[in-house]
Amino acid sequence: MKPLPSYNRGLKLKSMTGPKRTTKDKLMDAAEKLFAHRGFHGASLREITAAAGVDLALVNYHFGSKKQLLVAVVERRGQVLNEERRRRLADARLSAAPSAPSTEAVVSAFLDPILDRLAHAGPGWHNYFSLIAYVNNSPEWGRKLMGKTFDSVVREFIRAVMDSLPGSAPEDIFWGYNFLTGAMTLSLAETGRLDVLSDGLCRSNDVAALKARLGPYVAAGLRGLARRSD
Amino acid sequence: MKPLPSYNRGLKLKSMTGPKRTTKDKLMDAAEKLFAHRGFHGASLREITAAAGVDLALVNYHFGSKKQLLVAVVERRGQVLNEERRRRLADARLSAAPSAPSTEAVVSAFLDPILDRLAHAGPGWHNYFSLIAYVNNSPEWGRKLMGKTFDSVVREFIRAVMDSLPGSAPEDIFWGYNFLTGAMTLSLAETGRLDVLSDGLCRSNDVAALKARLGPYVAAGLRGLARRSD
DNA sequence: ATAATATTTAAACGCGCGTTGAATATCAAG
DNA sequence: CTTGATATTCAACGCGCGTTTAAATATTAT
Repeated sequence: MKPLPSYNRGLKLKSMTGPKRTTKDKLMDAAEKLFAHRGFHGASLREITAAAGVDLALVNYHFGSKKQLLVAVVERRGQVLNEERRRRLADARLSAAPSAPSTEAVVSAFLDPILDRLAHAGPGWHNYFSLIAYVNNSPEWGRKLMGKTFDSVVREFIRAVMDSLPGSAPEDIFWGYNFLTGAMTLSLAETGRLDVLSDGLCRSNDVAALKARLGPYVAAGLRGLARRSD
Repeated sequence: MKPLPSYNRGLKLKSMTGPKRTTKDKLMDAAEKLFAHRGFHGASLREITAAAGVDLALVNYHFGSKKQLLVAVVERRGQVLNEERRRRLADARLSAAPSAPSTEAVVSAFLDPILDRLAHAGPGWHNYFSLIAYVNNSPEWGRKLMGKTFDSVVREFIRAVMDSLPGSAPEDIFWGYNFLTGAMTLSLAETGRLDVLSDGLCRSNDVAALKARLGPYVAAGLRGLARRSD
């Protein structure tokens, strides 16, 4: 039996040879978690450095400021996500060639890099996605931070969705993408509200249940929007 | 021509006779705006009371604490929303009797009280919906605050969606509701990201464009989920 | 008009915030 | 071993935070 991809709990971002976590990584890990749970202003550098087990002053030494720490945290795993999303989109294009990949295939290429890590990777990725949920919905950070890290790949995906729904109005697809990220990020936030609402029938952190439903939902929604326009 | 409902920019919550804004209302209005834009921890009582034009100490006098101010702000317009949502759902049931209202009709009864206010009401409601977007996606507040104010009406709507899609699995509808609120709240946050992504073709604050698409999208998504299960 | 109550003011409380700079430690290269 | 660069420690800075207190004022009821 072939082992599942581990998604490397230690991150392996820049060709790590040993399991030595640097101070920068420790800080980013702790910040990831605390920013995600309490927001940028709600998490103090004293909490973050204490959780990381390093000195308070090291944030400003390594990152320059609290704000730049947030930026670094968002970009660190964002680049990993971007690479895999590009790769999966290319794969989907190869599989479907010479025609364009289906809406479902494009949506999967976009969502699966997240959902698979939610399911199999360590708590670092979990916290990261929670943080993305916070940032994406924040008027203070949403446009600038998400844009800087994700826009170029997102534009590729939006174009691929358009290609998968010939005749659809571009406005409909843009709005559809917005709804897609909204549905996704609320699920990533794992607020526990779903658990209460369903009296325990559903659980916010049930990744398998999420994965089985989010793709079909947003694909059906996009098709519904496209149908409306032609 | 019949005048559109004004949604009473002044709020009319407790049978206001004159246009006198009380200190409590001034504080809630200012807090609504600042909590929405910068989050709970990012907005200080000094900013809020300055924006309201009242003394710093009045927050603790009238509300007891900063946290209880947030609770009061969420509940104030939440109760207005709940009442209208209940009314519209009852109307939809009357119109469709003796059968159950369609998924689209149920979704409209849920969304229109928000979308119509976004379109026609003053900036207070605008700020409120931004705040709801923040609260709903926050692990810190999402479950407790949203639950307290909205759960009972939300349960009614989820049941109505189930009735509109006979044979569907309850889990699918609960998840579908979660996706629905995610799509909705990201749109309410108005981060401006859509504007950038679409190079100005779409605008986050174009309520007409949102209203034309959100309902069809989530209804199609829900139908897609329900189809999956039977 | 007066007493009782409700609201507003002004000042201060202790505390934790993000950031800084100087002293110290670590460690690879000459 | 010495040197220089990089990394970490420690103590402190000024500032703004949420909250409290007591006195002053406005409002209401008798």
